Amino acid sequence: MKNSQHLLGLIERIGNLLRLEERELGKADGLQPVHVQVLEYLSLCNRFSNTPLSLSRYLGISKGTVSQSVIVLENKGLIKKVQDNNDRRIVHLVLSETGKNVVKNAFANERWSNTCERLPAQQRERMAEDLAQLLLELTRQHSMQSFGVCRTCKYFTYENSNYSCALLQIPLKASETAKLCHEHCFFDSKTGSDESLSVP
Amino acid sequence: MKNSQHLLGLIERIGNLLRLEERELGKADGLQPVHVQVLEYLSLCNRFSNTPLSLSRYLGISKGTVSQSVIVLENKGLIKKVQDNNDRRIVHLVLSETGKNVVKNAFANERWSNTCERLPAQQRERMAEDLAQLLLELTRQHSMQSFGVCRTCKYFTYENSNYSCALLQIPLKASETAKLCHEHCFFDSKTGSDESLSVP
DNA sequence: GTATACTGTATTGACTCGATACTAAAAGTG
DNA sequence: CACTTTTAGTATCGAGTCAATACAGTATAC
Repeated sequence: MKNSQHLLGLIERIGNLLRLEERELGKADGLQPVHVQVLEYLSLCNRFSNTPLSLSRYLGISKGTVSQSVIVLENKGLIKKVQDNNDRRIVHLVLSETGKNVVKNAFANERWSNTCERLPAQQRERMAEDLAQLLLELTRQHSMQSFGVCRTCKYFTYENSNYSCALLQIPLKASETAKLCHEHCFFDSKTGSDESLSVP
Repeated sequence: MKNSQHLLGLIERIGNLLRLEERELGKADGLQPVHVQVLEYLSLCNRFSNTPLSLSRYLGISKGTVSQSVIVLENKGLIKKVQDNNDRRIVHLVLSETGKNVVKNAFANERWSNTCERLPAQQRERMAEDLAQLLLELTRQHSMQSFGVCRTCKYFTYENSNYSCALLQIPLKASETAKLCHEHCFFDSKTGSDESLSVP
């Protein structure tokens, strides 16, 4: 038990420092930490997960709040709203060229990359795996979507050199298979059943 | 590089979920996530680190902001301010009984402990070590204090069954050696020199 | 003793955030 | 088909965080 408190404190503190970095990074463009996170997410998500709703689920904030952040980013010309062709309720958020540059700079965060470089590659790898599993369990506890990389999903299929999603029954571009999907569902028996994740 | 982005995303997301939990936990008492973090910190720090300034450094927010949070918590009767006897500029923040109970409930967070329990003890241990090292490097990059547990500090000494701090030249109670100290300095040669940490 | 550094407070304005109520589109139901 | 229900997103509001600035009181250096 004491162990888990310690772990909580560590992650919380690292998270706080990261938010501090985001604040500094966004300062030049007049952006708040949340805005930086939104841009980062949009650079990683696919055509199904680049909506305000997915964003709110991913960031753990209400959709009303997301709506406001989106307006700010749109006014600054960093993102654009594109209405969905099939479902006209849905809006897709896409990064503009300016937006892409801002994300690029944010990811090129010196402090963070310096920090990572000072840790052995093997350790980084291990941490990423451990944390990914922790996150998966945590999202299960919250009954939330897991937002994994498409390629690692149990519905991801590869046949005749064509990628496709078995859940949505649609073909995928090669570049999309490395993006975050909001319907993601790990193919991993050792972590237990997947009944908590929404599957039609 | 891509590796470090992935790691960043993981920690950020876990941090977001934790803040979401804090929001829920604090809701019953009308507390904001920050307030919960303040209470958590105060339950872990020693008599040198329970000041507004240490708090602001630990949480990565300005001391003005801390001052306001402190007022809120004081009005709610969760903490009390105690002036230092030697240095009358300094204020010590101590948890009231009510405050201690709130922290206890916060730490007893079901979702988090469930999550931790589902991971092997060995993995938790490993993660804690890895993350501690990451945090240490990160604080170095930020030229910040490391806020470690007193007992693990290079200035911590144990002689004739008495604990003491070699930096401040004062005796320590046994219970204090398990608390967070703001002058903390790891005794760890493999992670490089300690010149970035402030030592008189 | 005076200048300087340090700890904490007060105030202000920009902004986040959740809550609520709302519109519009889709999907389900008879 | 009309109808209800569900879903995606928006608008508005008030509470509250947060940094910035200016400030008061105390300690330390010289």
